[in-house]
Amino acid sequence: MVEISSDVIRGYNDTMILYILRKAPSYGYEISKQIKQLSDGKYVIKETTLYSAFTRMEKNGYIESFTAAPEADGGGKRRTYYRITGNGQQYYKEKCEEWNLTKEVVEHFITAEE
Amino acid sequence: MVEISSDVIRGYNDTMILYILRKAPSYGYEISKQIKQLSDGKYVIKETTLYSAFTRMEKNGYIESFTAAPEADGGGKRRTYYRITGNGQQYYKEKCEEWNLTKEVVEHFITAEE
DNA sequence: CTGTCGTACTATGTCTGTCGTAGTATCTTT
DNA sequence: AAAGATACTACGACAGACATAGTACGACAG
Repeated sequence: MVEISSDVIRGYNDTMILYILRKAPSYGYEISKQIKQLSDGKYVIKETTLYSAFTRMEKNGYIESFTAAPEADGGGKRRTYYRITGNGQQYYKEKCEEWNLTKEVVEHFITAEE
Repeated sequence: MVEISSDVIRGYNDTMILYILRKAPSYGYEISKQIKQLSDGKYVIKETTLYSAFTRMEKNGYIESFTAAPEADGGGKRRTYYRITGNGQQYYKEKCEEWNLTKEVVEHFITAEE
């Protein structure tokens, strides 16, 4: 069975996370579930990969964190939410362009299965 | 200007090299020129990346090396040529399948530029 | 015959994203 | 009360890509 290797997806985990944060702020567990769902179960991000992406992207100014309770009522444990910044929006767009270019290049070296 | 980052292409340098070797045995400098040409000048593989890929792939049994003179007449400096093995062919095919899957997944997270 | 350019490598060490492993702690359900 | 889902943090290891540097041969110009 074909699996997605980390070497390939490397550099696009951030993009996937930002894609989700563009719609609304979210937090770790929720994002990982959405990635799995959006990829039709074909890709599941590792926990450590996800959380280290948060740290890195916050340091780079692509996302911002804040803590909030699960519901608006303040009940339950507070979670760390992330929202995308203006720089993050810009970065996301650049990664999309880069993806399109990369795809074009790589496909010159891919042979359709016979 | 959009550039291909190493994190994206990572894991597909090997595939590009194998694509070229599937046609005929070749050597470092020639392969790097072909990669540049086939990608319409959009991607230029770094020398160290190329040669370390050779070492790795030979160790993994995907390619075999032999030395030969530039022309059949034996004149000039001998070069290290590489040819793809059966395992290499297999590996190449798997990487093509993996690419197709990866592409499908990533594109769920890419927004068309407006 | 000397210097420069293109060719053809090798060596070494660094960087970065990913991931394995492990541990903590709260909340929900049984 | 125990189990399972949720929500993280810490630490270390790994591998591919790359920067830098150096070697060496051949061709060709001046």
